[in-house]
Amino acid sequence: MRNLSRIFKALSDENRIRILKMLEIRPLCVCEIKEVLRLANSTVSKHLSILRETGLILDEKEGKWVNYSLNKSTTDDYIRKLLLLFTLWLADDEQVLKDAEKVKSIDRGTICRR
Amino acid sequence: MRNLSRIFKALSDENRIRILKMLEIRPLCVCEIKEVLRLANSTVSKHLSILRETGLILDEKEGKWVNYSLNKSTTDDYIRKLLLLFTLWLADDEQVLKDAEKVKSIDRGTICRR
DNA sequence: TGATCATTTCGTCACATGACGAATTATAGT
DNA sequence: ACTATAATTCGTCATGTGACGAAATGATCA
Repeated sequence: MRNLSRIFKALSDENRIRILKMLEIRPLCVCEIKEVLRLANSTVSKHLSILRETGLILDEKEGKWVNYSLNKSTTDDYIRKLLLLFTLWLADDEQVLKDAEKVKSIDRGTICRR
Repeated sequence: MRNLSRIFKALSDENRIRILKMLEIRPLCVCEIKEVLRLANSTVSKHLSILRETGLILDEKEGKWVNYSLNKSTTDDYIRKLLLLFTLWLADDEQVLKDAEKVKSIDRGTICRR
């Protein structure tokens, strides 16, 4: 139960929901997400660590970047079902659509050196 | 999105999860729930109002009691799917099983006059 | 009309959460 | 080795949350 409530708590923040919807498109690094959400670096990093500790996403180092991706292959039944529902939900949400546009137009190489 | 995050926030508290699992057995009033959770009256009432405002449960007056029940007939797709998942989840959770035992042994008439 | 009981509302408190900037760590490239 | 960049960690702050008891509300019953 503790586990399940932690998952719901992770999902209860709008910025974290936006992150998960963005990761449905493709893996992203902190500075790409920061660019879309318009939050401080440290804030985005914190959100990602919460999602990672909950088991919803995975992180993988790639040079100086860290790629975050949805943990679709998890063995946790709660998480697998919820990630599945998530792909069906919010598909026509205005904010989610805007975020998706941005994600598709972003180039990591140019965005991150500022 | 705001709506969905509110639902997840409602589900992110262990006491509220326990309440929902108890309501799967049968409708309950505040003092019955209080007896199982061992929380103050006002705290239980607050939890129930959060679940009600989110649309997860219904309240119906019956004399001096208020019966709370799962809102299974909701038109909200998020809530219907999540309530369905809930019935499948936590079925063998230790705490949930204990709570279920208590709920079944409780008689409103005797419990509530203390 | 009182008295009693179930519930809600209010005020308060300790603690959690989400935000930020600054400092730190780690990698890449010169 | 030095610099630049990506990310994390740390300290701080304002606000939100969950708990309680006391007071208010509403219904039943003597």
